Amino acid sequence: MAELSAMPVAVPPVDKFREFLLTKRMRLTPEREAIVTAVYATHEHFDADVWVEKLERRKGGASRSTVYRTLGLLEEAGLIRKVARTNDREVYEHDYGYPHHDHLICKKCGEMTEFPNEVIAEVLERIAAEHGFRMSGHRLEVEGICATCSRPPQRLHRKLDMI
Amino acid sequence: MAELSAMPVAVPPVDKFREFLLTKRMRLTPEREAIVTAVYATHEHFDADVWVEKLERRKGGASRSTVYRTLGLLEEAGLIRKVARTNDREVYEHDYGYPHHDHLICKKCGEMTEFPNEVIAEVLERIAAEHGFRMSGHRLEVEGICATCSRPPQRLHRKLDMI
DNA sequence: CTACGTGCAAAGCTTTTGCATGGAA
DNA sequence: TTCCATGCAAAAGCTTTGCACGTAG
Repeated sequence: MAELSAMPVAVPPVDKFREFLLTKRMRLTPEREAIVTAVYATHEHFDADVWVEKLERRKGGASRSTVYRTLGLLEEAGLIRKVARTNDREVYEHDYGYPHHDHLICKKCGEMTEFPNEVIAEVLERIAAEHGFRMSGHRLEVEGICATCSRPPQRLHRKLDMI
Repeated sequence: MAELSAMPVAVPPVDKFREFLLTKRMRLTPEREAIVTAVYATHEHFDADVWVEKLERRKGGASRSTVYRTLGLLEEAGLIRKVARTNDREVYEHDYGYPHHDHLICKKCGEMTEFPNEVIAEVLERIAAEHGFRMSGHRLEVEGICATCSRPPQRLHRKLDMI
C-alpha cells in the first residue's frame, strides 16, 4: 500500500483510547487493548475480518463480537475511520497520528493509493460554511485504473509467446 | 432534497440505455424500460427498495431480482451512480443529464444536500494525473450536522412546556 | 431453435443483538 | 452488589444466485 509518512504522536493510541473509554464509564479490557494494539501495530488498511481471523480463538485475543464492538468504539474515539467499502466490507484506517488524506482506488487490482487532501479539506470547509453545515469529516473514494494496471502488459523478461 | 437544476439532455435516458444494452447484445425489455422510466421520472435519490416496492407484483412492473439486476446495468451504463450508503442501503442518483456534484449528509436527519463540485473535480484531475491514475469517477460523502439540526430547538408556535 | 430474461425462493455475507456467564470496583 | 464485558449463537437485512420456465429473433 502506498503510504504517507507518519507524524510524531504525543499520546499513544492505547492511552487515547483509555481516555475516551473513561468518558463513557467503560474499561480498557485486555480484549480491547489487544485490538487497539493489533490495529496500530502497522499502518495498513484493514477490515473487521482481518482482526477476527487473527484474534478469535486465541488467548490474548478477542471474539468476533468484541472485534466489531471495539472497532465501533475506536471509530467513535476518532482513532480509526472508514475510508471505503470493498467486497461488501467496510475498510478502515488510522485516523490518529497520520496526516489527513484520501484515496485513489484501482478498480482492477484494488490498490489504494493515499494522497494528501489539504486543498480538498479547505474547499469543503468553505462549502460547508456556506451551507451552515457543521462538517465533522468526509469520505472520498476516487476510482479508476492505477498506473500499473493501465500500462500495457510488459513482455520484458518473458519468453516470446509466438514462434 | 436540495437539488441543482437540470441540464437539457439530447438523448433521453431510455435511448441511452438501449444503446448500452445493444453493445452487450442485451434487450430493452418491458421490465427494464419500466425501471429506467421510473428512475428518471423524478430527480431524487433512491435505493433499490424504493423501486422494488413500487414495481414488484404490479403489471408493467418488475420483480425484486430484476430491479437489482437492472440497477446494476444502469450503473454500468453510466446513467446512475452510487452516492452514499444509508441504513445499509446503497443510495443512487442520476448520473446523466445533471451537473456533477457531491453531497453534505446530515448525520442527524439524513438530509443530503447537493453542491456543485467543479473545484474538487479539478483538484482530483490534477492529483490523478500526478499519479498516472486514470480516474473514472469519485464518491464524496461529507458528513456532519445540517443547519436545521444544529439550530437550537425552536419554541415559537409551541406552548410553554413548564407551568 | 437458441439465447437472453424473468421471477421465485433460497443462499450468501457482513454486521448486529439477545442472553447467560464472569469479573472488576 | 452492581455494572460493565465477553462469547456464542442466532438474527437481521440487503443483495446475489440457481434454476425452471418463457419468449423474442
